[in-house]
Amino acid sequence: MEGLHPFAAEGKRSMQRATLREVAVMAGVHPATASRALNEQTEGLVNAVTAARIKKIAAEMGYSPNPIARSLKTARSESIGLVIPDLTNPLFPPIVRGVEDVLRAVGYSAWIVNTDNRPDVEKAAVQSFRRRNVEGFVFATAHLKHPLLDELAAASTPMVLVNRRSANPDIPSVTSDDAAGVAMAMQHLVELGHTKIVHLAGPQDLSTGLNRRRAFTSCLEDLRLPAEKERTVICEAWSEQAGAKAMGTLLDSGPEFTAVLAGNDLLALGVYDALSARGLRCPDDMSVVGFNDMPFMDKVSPPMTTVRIPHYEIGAEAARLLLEVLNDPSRHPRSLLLPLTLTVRSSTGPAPQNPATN
Amino acid sequence: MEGLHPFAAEGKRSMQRATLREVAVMAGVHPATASRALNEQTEGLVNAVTAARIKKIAAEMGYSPNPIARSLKTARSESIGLVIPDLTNPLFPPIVRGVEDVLRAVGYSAWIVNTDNRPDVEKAAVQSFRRRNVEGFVFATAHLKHPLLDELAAASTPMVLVNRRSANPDIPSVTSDDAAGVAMAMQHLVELGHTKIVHLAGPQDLSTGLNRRRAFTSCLEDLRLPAEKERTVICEAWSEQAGAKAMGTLLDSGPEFTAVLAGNDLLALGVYDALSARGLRCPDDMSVVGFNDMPFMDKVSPPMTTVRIPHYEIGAEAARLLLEVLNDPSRHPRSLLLPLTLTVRSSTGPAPQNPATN
DNA sequence: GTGAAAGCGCTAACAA
DNA sequence: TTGTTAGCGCTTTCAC
Repeated sequence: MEGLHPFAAEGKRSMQRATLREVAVMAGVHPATASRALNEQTEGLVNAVTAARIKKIAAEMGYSPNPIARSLKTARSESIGLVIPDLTNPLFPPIVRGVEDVLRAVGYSAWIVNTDNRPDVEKAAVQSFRRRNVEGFVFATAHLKHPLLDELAAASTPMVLVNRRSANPDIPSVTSDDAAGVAMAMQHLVELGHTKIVHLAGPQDLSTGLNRRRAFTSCLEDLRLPAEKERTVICEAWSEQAGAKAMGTLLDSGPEFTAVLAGNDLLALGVYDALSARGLRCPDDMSVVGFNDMPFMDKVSPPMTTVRIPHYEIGAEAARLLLEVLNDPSRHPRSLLLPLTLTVRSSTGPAPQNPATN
Repeated sequence: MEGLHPFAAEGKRSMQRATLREVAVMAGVHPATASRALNEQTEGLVNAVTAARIKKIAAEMGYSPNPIARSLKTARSESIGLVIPDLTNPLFPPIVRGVEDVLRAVGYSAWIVNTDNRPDVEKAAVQSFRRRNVEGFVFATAHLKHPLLDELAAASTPMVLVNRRSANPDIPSVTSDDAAGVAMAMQHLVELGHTKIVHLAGPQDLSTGLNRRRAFTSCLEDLRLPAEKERTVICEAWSEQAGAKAMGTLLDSGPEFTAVLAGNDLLALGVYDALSARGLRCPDDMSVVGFNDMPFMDKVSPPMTTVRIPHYEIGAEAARLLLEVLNDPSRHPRSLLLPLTLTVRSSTGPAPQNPATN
């Protein structure tokens, strides 16, 4: 704390921002009256002519209310906390933009924090946000079991989850329809003649990992495809390395298969690595489908067939939902399941007659 | 504002956070004494035994100071503003993490804003940050001429630019050594036998676009390569589309050439597009070098040879520089030029004997 | 319709 | 070494 003198040059009176009291003095009214005139909600309480005069003077003086002082008094902030696990994952920045755009339109802003997937960082960030009177939260970090979120929910903290859901049904969320996405991908593979399909599942403590795996299993049944247990491998993380490792396991000791449905694009990239490490070609020897359609998935080699989720819209809808709750706390929060589409590129092709796997 | 009741359930006394006054009462001292005991800088002013007692009680009560109240009083915030042009550009998230990590270690935090490259959004964000008493800024949005930055610099606002510099020499920055990077790339191409090289330059109102273009021109001279003016095309934006368009122009009406140095990776991706649109192969017909080594550039087809800049370190160093200035405002701010490396992948190869260009 | 007064929670000058 | 006092800038009862 010592020795910090930010904006020292602004100590000069000339640079100082006008204060409410100064506006009031100029207008010849009491600060309270000026406050009322300058606030939409209370403007009606003050004589229209006086209000107009006050507003004119305030504008001339370049007055704008001090948000710190206001926040101290009102315990509000016109801000929400946006908690992201990893900003370097290209999935999240478009979500952030969706949130920001919607909030900005109503004068709110988002305070973003990157937790690096660390619960301790998340907890500290949430604490810090609360001390700063954020009015609600958007979490992209949800685990199915997530004590911190349960705690906040129990305290009726306004919040919305994005991308991932919690097992706690009281917490509203905006996610894509994972089951539908898996079904589309499977349908596509079956139409290409694939019957021997495997799934690289993501971590099962996340709704995305769990739901996609369950949907895969259901699809196998619905489509009457071979469905032994070994058709699914659960990856340790949503990472390329984990995907490569899991794919290696399947190639070594899994069943015969001609297509892979990866739990997300990063895992699918790992599949690419495992394939080229063994001299297998995609899609000739093996078809691969990803999930998310992250930026640049059209540029990788081969361009990846993947389930496209509406990143930006997820963020935007989450912000809208949150604003609804803030405007009417009695409102029962809804969860939204957004539709997704299959983007077909060249990582999927006709099933080979002679599978490269044993 | 109306109707917002955040954390309504926390109105309950039991959930309320302890206040300084409450701690003071429990400890049987005046709030001012408690304040002194609880602040590192002033702890020495208070009797060691009393101080210990106060701290113990504060801990038991779970006391933590209200940052809003503190900020209102002190006009500080332990926060800085971090201004990013576009978070969906993979170049920036690692920089953000560098900044955050360094700040977090000293108890500071960064308030991130995405300007979408819009000066109005940037201006509003800066205003908003200042009203919230940020102690300084990190800007990733700098233009060579940038009135807003000049204004802040004139007011001695602590700030550091990242990735891009300003023409204003008073503003410290942390950037990579663009000229050195260009030289490395050119050296590499020449070693592969290329002599006919062109440059896709970025916007010339940005230091990155300008410096890389100038370095390219110097390299042509130094290496005694053909150096007509048409060897450089200036792109309208750092985007794939702009790169494709510029490359099209060169292929249609430019000089004979066998290699392209792109101003950044996005432009280089546009070059890929233009090449495949004309049935040209990379690197057989044309070598391509990018700049930045954004995430996934090892995954595109062909994997891209590109100049790697130390994204994370740029952010981290910027935060360190800013903290230095905050701790000692009299300190003359330095600018840092970080070294970079060439990452050779398969988008560059031996110069073809018969150039595909006219 | 307007003013007076109080106070959000904290820190800093001054006194004792 | 500690307490007193004042105030950061704003909003919000309560009077009038």
